[in-house]
Amino acid sequence: MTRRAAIRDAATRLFAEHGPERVTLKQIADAAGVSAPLVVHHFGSKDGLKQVVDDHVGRVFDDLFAEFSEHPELLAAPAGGASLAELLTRHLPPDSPVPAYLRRLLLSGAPEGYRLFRRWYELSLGFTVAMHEAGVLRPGTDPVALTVFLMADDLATILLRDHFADVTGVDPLSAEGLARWGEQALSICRHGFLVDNEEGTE
Amino acid sequence: MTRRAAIRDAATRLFAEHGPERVTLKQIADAAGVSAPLVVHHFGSKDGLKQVVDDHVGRVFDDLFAEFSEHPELLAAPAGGASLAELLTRHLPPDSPVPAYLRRLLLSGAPEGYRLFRRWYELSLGFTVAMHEAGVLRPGTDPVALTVFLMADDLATILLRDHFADVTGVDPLSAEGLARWGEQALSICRHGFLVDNEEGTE
DNA sequence: CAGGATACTAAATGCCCGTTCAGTCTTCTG
DNA sequence: CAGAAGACTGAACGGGCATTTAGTATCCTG
Repeated sequence: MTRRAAIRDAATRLFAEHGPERVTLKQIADAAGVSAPLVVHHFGSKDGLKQVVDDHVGRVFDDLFAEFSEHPELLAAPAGGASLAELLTRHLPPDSPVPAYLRRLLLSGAPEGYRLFRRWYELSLGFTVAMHEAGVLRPGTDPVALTVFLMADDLATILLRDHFADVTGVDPLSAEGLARWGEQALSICRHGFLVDNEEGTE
Repeated sequence: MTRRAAIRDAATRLFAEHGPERVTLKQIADAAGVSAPLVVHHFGSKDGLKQVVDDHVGRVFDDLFAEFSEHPELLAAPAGGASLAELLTRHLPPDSPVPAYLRRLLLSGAPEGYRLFRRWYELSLGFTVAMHEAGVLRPGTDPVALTVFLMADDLATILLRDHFADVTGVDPLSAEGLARWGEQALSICRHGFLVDNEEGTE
């Protein structure tokens, strides 16, 4: 691996973990085994590096989305709804900094974050619309509203993973969590969770 | 309002908007109409100020949760599920920095963020369990899994509000968004969204 | 009203950190 | 193999920022 790539990767991990503001060029350089000025030499400035990392992470998702567009069966897996979060977790090594970086990207207001979210949305919407046209959805379902609903749930699992793990004792993206979660989610997708109080009166 | 409180409020707004790392004491002081050293005089250090703001925002939520615990009917509103996000939005002035601050609190890994999440979870779980015991939930529903499901959706609406607004053109926490959203959500709570393919075979 | 505490400020301090400089080493290219 | 271009480093620089200092005004309290 080229030194340039080593710097980029070290920065990705450190940015994801502590946020770019808290990370110094020296820390990045040390983690990559180089000197601080070399970082500037390769990326122009700290800001330049940040942008390169943003783009790079964006590209990881592009690849994931592209792969999924070509092989939608990857997803049709356990749960009824489209869980890109699950797919992402399976796709990346367990210690990947990408999920944590995604958090920052979505919540920092960075342009790459908005681009990424939009692509995610369009992919999800396409999937929902396809289900709609295939007649798998209950009549009267609004595909846009449903997409928002499903995406919110999906992304929250990534964004709040640590909190859910802390509170329930189960990492929602571990095998155990996915099982327990997926079963319930599928049931909700099919029937909802409320007793249908109109059944008796109709 | 005491100057101390003015500083605290200015800091809350600026921290929420740009993140504590990007905000200087001078900016806070200017926004509050005081000098920078006065901030140190009242809060010891920038870090001290950050902690006070964390606690203060935490207390806002404590109050909200307490009020809700005493008057659960506040919530039983439109949607079937418990939308604390909606309640929060109604409760705060439209330009309140609290929702944006909540984002940072939950995603920065700050201890106050974990405390806050836990209280939110316990409140939600209590509500779900109550529904369970009242027999409103479909048999076989796991209250914990359901709580996780509902909270994820609820919190994502706050955390990703800007992104959803950007992509759909509708702020999900505006009156229009809540209407469109709530209707769909209620339907999902009742029946799910998938055509029940077991109906025909059973 | 004395005088101590507290609120407050302008100016000074010192550190951290991104960046630049000057120079060496390595690697291509003709 | 010459010699130019790029990779790379240690040392210096300079700006920004939190914090300290020293001193003034304001407010309590007896």
